Formats: sequence, structure tokens, C-alpha cells
Amino acid sequence: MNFQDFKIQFETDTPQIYRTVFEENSDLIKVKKAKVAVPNLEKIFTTTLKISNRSGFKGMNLRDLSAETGISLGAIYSYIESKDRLLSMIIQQVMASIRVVIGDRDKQPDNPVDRLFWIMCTHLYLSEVMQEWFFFAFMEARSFKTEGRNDAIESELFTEKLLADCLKEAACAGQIECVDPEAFAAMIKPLLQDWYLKPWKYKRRGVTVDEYFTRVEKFIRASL
Amino acid sequence: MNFQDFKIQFETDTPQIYRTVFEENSDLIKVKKAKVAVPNLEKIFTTTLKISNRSGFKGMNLRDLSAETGISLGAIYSYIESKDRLLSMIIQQVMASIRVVIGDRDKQPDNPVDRLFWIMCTHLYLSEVMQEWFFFAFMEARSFKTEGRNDAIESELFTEKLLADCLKEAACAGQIECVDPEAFAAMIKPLLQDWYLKPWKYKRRGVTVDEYFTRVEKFIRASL
DNA sequence: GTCTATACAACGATAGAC
DNA sequence: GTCTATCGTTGTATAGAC
Repeated sequence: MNFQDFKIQFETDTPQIYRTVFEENSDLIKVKKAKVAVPNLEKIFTTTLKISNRSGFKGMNLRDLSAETGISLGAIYSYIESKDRLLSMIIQQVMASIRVVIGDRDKQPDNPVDRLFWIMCTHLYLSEVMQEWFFFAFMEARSFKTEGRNDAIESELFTEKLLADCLKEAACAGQIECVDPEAFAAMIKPLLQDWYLKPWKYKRRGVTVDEYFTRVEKFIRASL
Repeated sequence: MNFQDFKIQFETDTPQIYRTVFEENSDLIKVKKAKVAVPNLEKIFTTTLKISNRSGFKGMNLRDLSAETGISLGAIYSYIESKDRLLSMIIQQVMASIRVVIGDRDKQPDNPVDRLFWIMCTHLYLSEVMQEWFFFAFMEARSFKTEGRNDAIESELFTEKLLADCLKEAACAGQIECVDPEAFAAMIKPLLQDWYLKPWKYKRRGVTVDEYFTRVEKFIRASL
């Protein structure tokens, strides 16, 4: 599977990420008609990501959000409970997406080495499709208070654990040599993160996701 | 050289990083006695880093800074021109430190492969000694307006270029095989950054800088 | 459901006494 | 040099008309 296939499948599988947001937060969203609410939620979320990724979530004020979405300040509060709640909604959505897409057992290959690279590849593809979301979650996770913070740490370790498990299993089966799977997994993670943390670098150099994956794969295989 | 040696040398070479700050900004710092100003600058800077790295620079307010430093709000303005200026002073200081310590031609080994690992090791050590500074610079660089932003990008690419140059030179000399030095250098960088971006992870697992360097070195050598 | 107008709190920054 | 008190602005959030 290449990125194009993934993108098409992602867009059909999850026709509206904003419909999910709408349904899961129906208690605090005052606008009840999906046909009205969903497009406005999309505007609010995408604009929040756009402004925040430029100057930080704390640096974005709701008047700017109102101006750029074209939705009045008062109306915005029909869609969000508070600014803080908007933050946690976004981060929760990112963590849920990772769990669903990368953690999907049905699609994971059985062979541990294949699974390792499947996870890496899928993570890269997902972070490309949701680049602004991933960037946002990484940058703003620390602003979370106590409970949310632990979730964020859990999430960081979730992918890493999946990777480490593949390495352990492959090492046991004698497919590869890997003395410290946990340490090795910890080195793969930042390579995946670089893709969504510095998109400007790779765009500037004209590197595509598929090319980037090939690089990382080659790099990793050399050490196994 | 191990980390202990580096740390001792760093602390004697740069007796007070805050004296440098004091001297280079004497035009806007209203307090003229070094004996008074330097310790207060230290309080202001270290506390800013502490609070900001918890909740972001925009999330820190000057009343909290005043409370935690024990310096009154009014007095703080004898040391900084504005909050924005405080931000840029910190980031400039980080970039200057990188240039001085990692860019020091006199200490760099001549052999390109040795130089590659010297740069990696020195970068790791410096980022350990100045962890809070590095973390801050990474997280807050985007808040910079126009001019400062370019500096931050320059700085990100500075280390990468040094690494790429080593790889090119080593490849030409036939010491290693490396088809795309630029791409390879771009993969080393995030491995160095992970050390100061997620210190909690490595502390929790009891991994030291020296151990981390050994891991990364082994990892890189396998691909050369 | 969406708007304008406004309440109220928090923040950066300054004035002026000591 | 350092303090307290305060100004003026900006920001989140709500009220109430349409």
C-alpha cells in the first residue's frame, strides 16, 4: 500500500471526522441539527489548528478565531463549552485516531517484522493526513492538567510499545537480532515524529512520505 | 571525553552564562551593578524556563514570575524591556551556545567520521547541561515573528549541515558509504533532539546521556 | 441558531514613593 | 534598586435581541 491508497481509504472510512466530534460531544454542543453543526465544527477545528500552529493555542484568542471562521463570538460558544475544552477535544481526537488506525489488529500483518514496518508506515501516513492535528497534539500536550497529561504520556508510549513488541517477537523467532527492543523502539519514534514536526523541511526539499518511509526503513533494516 | 568531563569544563569555561546576558544587554537592563544584576537575572531566567516549560511561555504571566522569583513585578522591569524581549533573549542565547560549543573548529577532530560522532556527542552533552533552554527554544521558536523565525530555522539547519559535511567528506575519502548525506543527516538530528524533548522518558528508564550516545552511535554505525 | 453588546477577570506595563 | 498601587488593554465568557 502506498500513500495515495491510504489517503483514499482514510477519506472514505472516516467520511467526517467532524461528525464523530459532533456525536461524541452532543451533550455540550448546543446546536442540534447535524447539517448545521458539522460544517461549523469543521470550520472551528481547522481554523483553531491553523492559528494555534502558528502562534500556540494560548496565543490564539477567540476574537481571531471568530474573525477567521466567519462565525460570531457568541455563536462559537454554541459549539464549545470553553476554550480549554476545545483543547482537550482536539487532543482526545488525535489519540483516538492513533488507537483506531494504528492499533487495528485486523489489518496488522502476522509476521512481526512485517508488522513493525506496517506500523511505522501507517503511522507516517496517518500523521501526513492529519499533520496539523499531530503537530498540535505534540506542542500542546504539556498544557494539559494532571489527568490529561498522563493520557498524553500513555499515547506517546502506546506506539512505542507496539514497536517494541514486534521487535521482541521477531527476536524470539530468530528473524532479527535485537538485544534491547525497548531502546530500539525509542529510537524509531523520533524518526516518525520528525515527519510531522518539521514538514517545512521535507516540503522544501521535495521529499514525499513514501520516499521518507523508504529512507527510514532502509536505515532501520541496516541495524537489525 | 565523557559527560562528567564535559560538564566540569562547561561550568568553568562559562562561569556565568548570566554575566554574558548582563553584558550583552547592558543597554536595556536598568540595574548597573553586576553584583546585584547577575544573580537576579539568573533567578528570572531559570524561573521563566521552569514555568514556561510547564505551561508554555504565553501561559506564564509576570505575576507568577514575580512570585516565584521573589522579585517584585516592578523590579522585574528593571531587568527586561518587555515579555517578548525576554523570549528572544533566551532563544538567542541558546543559538549562540550551539554555535560556540558545537561549531568550535579547534576542538573538532580532523577525521570526518570522528568529527561526525564528536558533533553528535557534544550536541547531546550540551543539550543535557542546558536541557531546559533547548526544550524552551524548540517549543517557543514558532512564536517568533518574521526575522527571529528565520534565525530559528537557520539554527535547526546549522547542526544538520555540519553533520552532512562530515558525511560528504567521509564518503569522498572512501571511509564510509553514503549515497545521500543530507538525508542521512536529517535522520540523525531527531535522535539528538529526542534526548532533550522527552527527558522524563529516559529518566524514568534510568538511561544516562553516555548510554544514550552509545546507543545512537551503534545505530548510526550500522548504517554507514 | 446567530448576532451584537457588554460584563468581568487577567494581563502587561508604568508611576511614583521609599 | 525595589517596592506598592494603578492604568489601560486584551481576553474569556455571557445576556438578550432578533
